[in-house]
Order: sequence, then structure tokens, then C-alpha cells
Amino acid sequence: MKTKTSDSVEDYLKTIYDLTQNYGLATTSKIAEVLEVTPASVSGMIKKLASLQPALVVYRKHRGVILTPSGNKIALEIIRHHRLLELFLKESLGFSWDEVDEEADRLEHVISEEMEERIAQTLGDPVFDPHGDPIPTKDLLMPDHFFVCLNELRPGQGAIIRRVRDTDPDLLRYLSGKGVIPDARLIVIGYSHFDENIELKLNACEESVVLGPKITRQIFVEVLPDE
Amino acid sequence: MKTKTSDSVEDYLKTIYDLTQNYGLATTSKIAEVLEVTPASVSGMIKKLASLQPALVVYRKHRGVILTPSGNKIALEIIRHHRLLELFLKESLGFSWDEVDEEADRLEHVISEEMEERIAQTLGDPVFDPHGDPIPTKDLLMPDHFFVCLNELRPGQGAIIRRVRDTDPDLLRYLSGKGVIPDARLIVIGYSHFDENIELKLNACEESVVLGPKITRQIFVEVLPDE
DNA sequence: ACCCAATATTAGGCTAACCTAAATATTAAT
DNA sequence: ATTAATATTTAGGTTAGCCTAATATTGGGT
Repeated sequence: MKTKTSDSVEDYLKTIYDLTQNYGLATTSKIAEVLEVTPASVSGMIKKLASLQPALVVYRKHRGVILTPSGNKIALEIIRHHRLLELFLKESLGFSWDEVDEEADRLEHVISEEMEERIAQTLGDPVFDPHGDPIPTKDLLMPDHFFVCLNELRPGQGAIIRRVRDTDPDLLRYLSGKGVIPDARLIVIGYSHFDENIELKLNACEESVVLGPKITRQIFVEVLPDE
Repeated sequence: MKTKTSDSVEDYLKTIYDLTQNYGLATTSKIAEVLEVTPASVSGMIKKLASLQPALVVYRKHRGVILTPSGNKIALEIIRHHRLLELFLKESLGFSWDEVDEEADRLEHVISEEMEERIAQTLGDPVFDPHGDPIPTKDLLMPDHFFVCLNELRPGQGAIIRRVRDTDPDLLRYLSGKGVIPDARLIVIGYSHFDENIELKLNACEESVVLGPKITRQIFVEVLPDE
């Protein structure tokens, strides 16, 4: 009977997956920053992950790290847990979207296969979590998602928000206060190429909003055809 | 900012609470058996718990251990988590009563105050978990429960099952198969003082059941007045 | 091409929680 | 009251995952 991978290892694999997807590559210092440990600890753990049987990562010193198929599988299992839990906490217990990430970060390591399955069934095998992040299927395939990054839009373009890829509760509360949430319809009404600010008019709100690139790079939309 | 007590410490405190309640006293070897560690490990941990500031247990060598008020408080917090979770898993996710203990054992350490609160609200501040074990209130008072142990009943007496105080999934499945579950109505139809076996006729079942003392000592009932 | 700043790695230690084996205390039985 | 059996504690060791400080590598700017 193979013993369960530790919470810590699961956290590293999930982080490497996320950074690789959203950042292009997973570096020692980025991992350290996300997990709130020192770079030295990351070096040590990565070396260990690379030398496990089977290896969970491929490691070239000073070059960053990528997941092996085994590592990827575990990462996707945890990410499925995490995203199912986020949606479950929101739908079944009434959590708000800025609170679910933190709670799911702890629960993701301890739920059984059976609980995962029951949650998925209760929610009707959902494809997106409350932030619009895709939920891996039961056989660990990541659903395709073809959304456009909000920072690519220009004045005149209409769109529907599909994904807000950030976990900072303060930011999420700020955004939902302005109506910037998944499924909201908007039109871009301004752009400044100096600071890359984008001004939006949400259908559901009177006031327009100006968002900087740090935020717009985390938001993905479905572009609507011109009227 | 006081740092969270470890899962391990929480497990010890919960176990000491349970053994003290159900067994009279918590000995090193009983704790070791429940937690599936060696008695040597228990000795070590108990010494540590007793020397913490504030102490969580009072320890007299070779005499067993009891909880201090601080230790009791933490134990009750975990037991509240555990029992709320058991009921939640059964009511909201459709788990059966023999599965919930194991799942709750892992979840109890990681849910936030807020999640505890939301679960309690969703369930309407319940007083008993699926096995009939009382759930401590939000301010950590253990509800009174005046039930009689099934092994004290004799032929002719009627009763309603209120609590089945066991966590073994096999036993729980066996009992529910025979109709022996909380809220079931029964009449005692036989007793043997040689082996302390008690024979029951459940209202809901055709067949009668004979249960040995090891089982009847774990079952508590509300005795019905004579007809 | 060189050097410096940024990034990453190694070396050496610490702590929590477990283990085994040996020593000691308690209890029950003669 | 002694002894054997049982229960408990101590001594010493392991492992995972973290830390700090020291060292090494890389890559951009001149």
C-alpha cells in the first residue's frame, strides 16, 4: 500500500503546476514566495521530488523545474479537490468568492476520493469554480478554455467576464464591489497605452471602472462579436 | 498571535477526553491503542502536554492523565468539529453513518471557525450527530443526555435507541442491517445472565436480534413507560 | 568580456513526532 | 511478602520539513 504524499509535497506540486501555467516557468524563488518558505527550502524539496521513485519533477539546476507525468497527475488531483471544494463552499455553505481559496487550501489535502466524488455529484460535475478556473475532470483532464485576456481588449469591444485568476481576498472583494465577477457583461470604453490602464463599463453598474495591467492580466473574457 | 495546536496534539486531547468519559480514565496504553502509536510515544507526548504553558493535561506518572480546563476546551472544540462534520457529511453529501467518522477524523483539524459556524447553521444547530453523540454547543457546553445503557434493560422493557457509541464501520453496518439505529423502537424479549446477551425485537424488523455485552454497553436508549 | 546584482544551491542545524530497546513501577497471585 | 506479569517511562535514534549563513551560478549592463 503506497503511503499518501505529504501535504507539503502536494503544495509544491500544485504550485509548480500553477506557476508553469500562469507564469511560463516555475523558479525556485517564485515557488518560495507562493509557499511562504525560503528559497533554500525550495531547493531542498525540489531535489527530493526529483529523486523520488518515480520522480515527480525534472530538475536542471539553476534552470527551474517541470512536472513529470507522475507529478502532474498528483497536481491535477489536488487542483480538482481545490476547485471542487471552492465551488462547494460557495454553493452549499454560502461562502463568498474571496473566502473559498483559503479554506480549500486546507481541505484539499484531506478529503477522500469518495468525498470528492460526492461533491462533484452534488454540484452536477461542474466545469468551473467560482473564479472561473477550470476544474479537471475525474480522469484528470483539464477542460479547454479559450478565453482572451482582458488586457488585450481595446475601446469599443464588448465581452463577458469568464475568469478572475487571483486569490487575494482584498482584491476579489474590491472587484466584486465594482461588479467585476464571472458572467458580468462589459464594454471597454478607454485604454491608455502609457500605463496600460483599461476603463470598463459593466452592464450591471452605473459607474465605470479603471483597472491597471496587474489586474487586467488576471482577468479573462469571452469577446462578443461587434454589434 | 498564538499558533494553532498541531493535529497530533488535538488527537491526543480528543482521545483523552473520550477515554475519560467512556472508560473512566485515560491510561497510556489505551491512548496508544486508540491513536495507533506506541506507549512510549504517548508517554513522551503526555509529558510535553503537561509542561506546556498553559498545561493541557495533569499528569501523575503511572497514574493516567486528565485534561486541564485549557485542554478540555481544545478537546471540546475538536469534538464539536467532528460531530458537526459527521452530521453534515450524512445530511448534505449522503454519506452513510459508518463512513462519516473516518472522514471527520481528518476534516476536524482543518475547518475554520467560519466553516464550523456555517455548517451548524445549515444543520439548524443540531444537538446530536448521526450516532446520537451529543454535539457541544458553540460556547463548548456538552448537552446533557440522560439515556440508559441497553445492557441494563431486561425482558419486557420497551425503549427507543438514542445513541450507538462506536466507530467501527463493520459493526455499524452490521447494526444498521439489523435495524439497530438511533430512533428505532424496540422491546427486550430475552436476557441471559450467563453471557449477558440481550435479545431484542425491533419494531421495524421481523427478525429478533441477539446482542452481546460488548455491543450493548455501547448502545444507549430512552426507556419507554410500561404499557 | 567583465563584473555585479539577482537567483539558486549547499552546508549545517533545529523541532515535532514518531520509533525500538532497556529500565522501572505497579498490580495480582501465590 | 515476594514474584511474575503487565504497564509505563526513559534513553537514544530516525525522518520530514523547515531555517540561517555561506557559497556558487547566471545573466544583464557597461
